[in-house]
Amino acid sequence: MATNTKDRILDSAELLFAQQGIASTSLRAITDHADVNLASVNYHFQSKDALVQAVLNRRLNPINQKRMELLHALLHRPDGVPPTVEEILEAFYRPVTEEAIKTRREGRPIVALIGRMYTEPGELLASQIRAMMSQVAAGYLDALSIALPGIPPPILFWRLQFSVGVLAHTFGAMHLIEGLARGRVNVNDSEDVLRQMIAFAAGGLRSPVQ
Amino acid sequence: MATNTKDRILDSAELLFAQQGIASTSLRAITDHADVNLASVNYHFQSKDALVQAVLNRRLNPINQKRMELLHALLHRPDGVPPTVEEILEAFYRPVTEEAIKTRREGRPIVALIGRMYTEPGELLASQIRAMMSQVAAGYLDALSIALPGIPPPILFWRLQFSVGVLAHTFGAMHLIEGLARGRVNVNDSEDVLRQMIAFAAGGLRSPVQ
DNA sequence: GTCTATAGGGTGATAGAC
DNA sequence: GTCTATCACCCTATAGAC
Repeated sequence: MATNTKDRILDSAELLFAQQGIASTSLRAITDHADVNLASVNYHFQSKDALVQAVLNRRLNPINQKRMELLHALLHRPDGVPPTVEEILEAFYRPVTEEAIKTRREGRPIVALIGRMYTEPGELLASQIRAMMSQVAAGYLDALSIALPGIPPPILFWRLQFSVGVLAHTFGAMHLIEGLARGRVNVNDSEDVLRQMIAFAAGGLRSPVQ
Repeated sequence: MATNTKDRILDSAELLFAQQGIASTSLRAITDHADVNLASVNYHFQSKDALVQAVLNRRLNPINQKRMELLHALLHRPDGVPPTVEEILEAFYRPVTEEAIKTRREGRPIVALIGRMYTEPGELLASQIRAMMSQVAAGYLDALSIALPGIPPPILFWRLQFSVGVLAHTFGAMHLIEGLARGRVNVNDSEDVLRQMIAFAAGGLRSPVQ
C-alpha cells in the first residue's frame, strides 16, 4: 500500500470502482478502505467526479502513451517494412493486457474498470473517454488503412470499433466469461487471451467486403 | 404510456436505467417519472433488486426466445442444408438489433441497457445474466461447431464470446462511437450496423488457427 | 495537511389508514 | 391496490479547530 494519503485514496478508489462500479462506491467506502479521513478526499481532489477522472487518467494515460509508442515504432522501422494487421492489433491490445497481468499479480483486479469505462453512463465520463481515445483511435485507423488498403474507410472505422469491443468485453465481462467457460478455457492465461483476441480481430478486419 | 401501475413502473425503470445506469437511478426517480406512488414499487415488486430483474426479463426473454427459434429453424431446414456462419450470426444479432430499432422509434433508447448488462457490476445481476445466457450460448456454440468443424472447441468458445463483445460494445457504447465517427458512418442505419457486425464476426470466427 | 462535526439532502423499505 | 408518513440509515461536501 502507498504511504501518502493521495495515492492511498487513488488505490482504494480504483479497486472499489472495479469491484462495485463507480456509482455504487461511496467516498466513505473509499476512505474506510484506504484508512484515511473522509475529508481528505475533498482536500486532495475537489469532488467525487474529479477523483474518478484522476483514477482513470493515472491508469489510462500510460497505456495510451505506450500504444502510441508501439504504433510509432511499427510505422518507422529501419527496414521500412509496413506493419501487418496482427502487429497493429498487438500494439493496441498488449499494453492493456500487460497492465491486467501486472495488477492481478498485485491482487488488484482493476481490468474490469478499464473494460467497463466505455459503457459506464455519465456525460462527464463519456467526454473524458472521448478526449483520451480520439487521438489513439485516429492513429490506429491511419495505420490500419495502410495495412488494409482494400477496405473502404467507413467500414474500417466500424471494424476498429468492433476490435475495441472485443477488448472491452473480454476484460469487462471476464467474470461472466469465466462462469460460462466451465473450465474449457483458462481466462488467466493472458498471453493466450491476447493471441485469441488478435487472431479474431485480424480475421474480422480482413473479412471480405461484399 | 401504459395504463396500469406495474407496467408504468417497468417502462420508467427501463428508460432511466438505460440513461443513467442502474445504481444511480433511485426508486423515487422511477416513481416520479412514472407518476405513481413510491410505495407501489414495493407492493408490485418486493425490492429494487427484484425490479431490476423484472425489467431485464421482460426485454431479454423474448429476444432470447426469438434467437432460439431462429437457430432451430436454421438447423432443421426442409432441404437439410447446414447453416452458414453468417446465418448463425444473423440469428444471434438480429433479434437485439430489431428491438433496438423498435424501441428507438418509440423514443425509448434502451439498447444501451442491453449492451451494458454484461459488464454492470453486482453478483445478483451476473448470476441472472449467466442463467439467461448459458442455454443460448450453448446452442450457438453447437451450431458454430457444425459450421466451423476445423476450429478447436476452446478457440470457438473464445470466438463466440468475442462475437458477443462486438454486439455488446456496439450497443453499449453507441453514443461514444457516434462521437468518434464525426459523420463518417450513420449509427442509426441499423441494417447497415447489422451487416457490418456480421461481416466482422464471421471473419473473426473463420480466422486461421495458427 | 489532517482532523471532528455537521449541514443538507437523498436512500430503500415499511406500517397502517383508506 | 393505493396512499401518507416515517424509520433508520447513507450520501457528498464543507466549515473550522488543531
